[in-house]
Amino acid sequence: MRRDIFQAIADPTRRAIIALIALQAMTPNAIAENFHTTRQAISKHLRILTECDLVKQEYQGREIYYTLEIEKMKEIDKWLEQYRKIWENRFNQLDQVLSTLKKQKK
Amino acid sequence: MRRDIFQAIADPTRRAIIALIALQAMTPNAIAENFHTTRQAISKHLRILTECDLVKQEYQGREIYYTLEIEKMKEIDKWLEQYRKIWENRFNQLDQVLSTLKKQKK
DNA sequence: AATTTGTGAAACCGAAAAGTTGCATATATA
DNA sequence: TATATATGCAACTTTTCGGTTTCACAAATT
Repeated sequence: MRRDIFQAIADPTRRAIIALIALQAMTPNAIAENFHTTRQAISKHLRILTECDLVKQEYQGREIYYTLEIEKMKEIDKWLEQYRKIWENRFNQLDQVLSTLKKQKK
Repeated sequence: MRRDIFQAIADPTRRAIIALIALQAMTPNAIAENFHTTRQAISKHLRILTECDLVKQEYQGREIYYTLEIEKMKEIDKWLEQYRKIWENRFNQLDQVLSTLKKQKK
């Protein structure tokens, strides 16, 4: 099935996992301790995150450390860029209105 | 039902709708013309987008114009902020490595 | 060698999502 | 006033999602 980064971050548990491993690489068991679900459920979330390249696995013996692929997060930033342009534009327009008002005051 | 902006943008059709009305306010019928689904399906997407305050309705006679609430998009930007810090930090660290290498060259 | 531990995967389940069809309502238009 | 148009909403269906349970397997530990 086709995995998409926007679909991946839609789930609150997955966003929490991302926040966790952003600080340090963690094993599925260690991650699962932070939630009220089973390890298997977390494992499934990790699979989804892995499938869309948001996290990476690092094998160390029988343990698997999951790390955040911060580069992938930039995709969201890139998507947001078009809208950032809009709100910055509106801000500039407001700025212009304010400075015009200021001039009139003088 | 609880609506969440991350869940709202998870659907590709909804992201396309957002992109459309970011340019100009549009009626459901006009929006639906851009997709291969029924008007009712688009209407449902618009309801979801409205429920999480991503879009706003402007009544004009029997037509309803949907506009993007650009302010709401900032919430995603705000969430992304913590990760932006990380990738900018990494960039700075790389920068430091490079300048150290440069010094050593001298 | 036997047992424990860390992990993924498959089968199953209930809830939610996304879509369609059909209907109701309000506003234009003839 | 009768008709056409724009829209939302409810009922229903199919698909997807998030979770649990059960199992398999490999690596550590005893």
